[in-house]
Amino acid sequence: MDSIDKKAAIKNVLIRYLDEHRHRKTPERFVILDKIYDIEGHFDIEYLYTKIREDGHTLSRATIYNSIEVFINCGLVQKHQFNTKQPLYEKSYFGKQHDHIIFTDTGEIKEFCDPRIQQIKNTVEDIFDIKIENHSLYFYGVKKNT
Amino acid sequence: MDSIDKKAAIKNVLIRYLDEHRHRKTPERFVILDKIYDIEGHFDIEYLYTKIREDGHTLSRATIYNSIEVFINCGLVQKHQFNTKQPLYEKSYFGKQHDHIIFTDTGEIKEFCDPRIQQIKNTVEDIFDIKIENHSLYFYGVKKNT
DNA sequence: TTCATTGCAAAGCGTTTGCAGTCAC
DNA sequence: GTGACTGCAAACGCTTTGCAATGAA
Repeated sequence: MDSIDKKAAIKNVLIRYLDEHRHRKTPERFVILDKIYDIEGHFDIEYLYTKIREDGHTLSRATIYNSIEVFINCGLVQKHQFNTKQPLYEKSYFGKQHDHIIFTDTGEIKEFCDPRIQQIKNTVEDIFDIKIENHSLYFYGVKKNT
Repeated sequence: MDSIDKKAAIKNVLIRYLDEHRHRKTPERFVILDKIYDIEGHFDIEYLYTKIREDGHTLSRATIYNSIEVFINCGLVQKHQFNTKQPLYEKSYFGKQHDHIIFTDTGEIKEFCDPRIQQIKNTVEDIFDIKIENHSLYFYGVKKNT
């Protein structure tokens, strides 16, 4: 699946969600989602806003805040609270599920995957009789100076 | 070990940390730490501030912000960013290590322990050649309506 | 037509900062 | 004595809100 197919598929996820929830399919929402899916890695609202304005679109920060809330609710975007003061976001569709390591000295962030987190999730779901929709796992540490 | 012993032990952890880092042992720091260890569960700065003032101590919010930073650095307090807008804190000594489940509909928070998180931690430490000092794992979900 | 959504600017509010005064060492 | 720490209030900055205008359905 190439980049254009992916964009189309993502757009469809949004359309389906908006339809189901009787929300309007405004052009702003599609522009914002499109730009988010151009960004690799983590970003903050200001970066996204600047990027959209640079591309000649005029829309307000308020709309970005609104829209990103929608995207989080339909699973297209994830919000992270690392140890920065404001939250960072990242697209979360078609990407491999991953967790984060935060280096407490440099602020650098790395990603990793471990299947055992799924097993823990399953256990917790059984024990508490709940449905887990999402998780976040952060390790905080420093590089060994070997 | 009874409650008084625990308080004394915690105080010693702080004293050792302050000595090692050439920080001053101000009365405010001890008052704040003491109050934190009276609180069961999660709390925010405002709650802590009110509690301390109610007990007749006069100290400022700024000092609480400062002190809590110190406590986090010496492992006596943990800071959580759930899906509330401001962070919540909790004491983290003598307490069993635990992770959190956040109910996205009600906002309720539950705690659980799973030893496999330790195993993941060990693996990640080996693979990345790092020392992990801390972690946080949050599951977001809803109760099954059975 | 209707009302959800947008845009702008103002307001909100938890946190940080500046600085004078204090006190741990 | 001295400089780290405190207290107060002002400043900060990200986010939310109010409200009139817009446009999706």
